[in-house]
Amino acid sequence: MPPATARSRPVSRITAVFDRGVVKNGLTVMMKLRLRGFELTKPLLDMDGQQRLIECLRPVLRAAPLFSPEVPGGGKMSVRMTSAGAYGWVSDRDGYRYEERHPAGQRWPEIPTEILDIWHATTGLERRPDCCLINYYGEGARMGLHQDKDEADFTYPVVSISLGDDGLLRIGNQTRGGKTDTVWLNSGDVVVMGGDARLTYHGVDRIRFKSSRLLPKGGRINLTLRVVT
DNA sequence: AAGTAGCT
DNA sequence: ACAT
Repeated sequence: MPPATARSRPVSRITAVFDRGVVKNGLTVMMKLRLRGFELTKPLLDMDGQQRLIECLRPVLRAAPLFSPEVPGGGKMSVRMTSAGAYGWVSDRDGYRYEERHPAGQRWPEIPTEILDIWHATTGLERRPDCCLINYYGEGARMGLHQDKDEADFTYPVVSISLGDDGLLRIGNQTRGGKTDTVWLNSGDVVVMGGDARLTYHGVDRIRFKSSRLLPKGGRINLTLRVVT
């Protein structure tokens, strides 16, 4: 790997660290940003990498179909989801938790190697994630501000991979309320939520439906990798 | 509330 | 702010 060159400059509340170099398997880091503690790599995945991920997700979605979870208040999420790995994240009227099985009863499929490679390349950790949550945002789907806090050990980061249509990420604070920032996430972007940003509130305000041609039917897929136990 | 409604 |  050629040595990466880096420089920094402040952009409003964003600190941008430009970093070029091959990480793994031909995946190239073009740019790294820091936004309210979130490390954003734009884009980690080139078109071939994005297409490879979509292809490796196909059998996963066949084995573990997307479902629309309910939330404790009785509402229904507009995002459809499923998981891969030893644990999958589920929600129903009783609350949020990790389960070893899909709501239909089968074990979750394995996390594809291509996805694990991105985890290891962006975190540098030997430990594998237990869960790859697969969120599908169709037209009009949103997700309110929340923390990822159903895991046992917050010293492990969360890695989020965007595929398909653009999504507007809102980034808040460690507690509800206060000022927030937004940033558009594009296909191939990877966000690492770690360190002080591990419990930062975040959500997705809206999707630019059919802004990408990666998914012919439109929509955004977000892969969220987490160590659960 | 990882939900929605509604107001500023 | 609401309320399963």
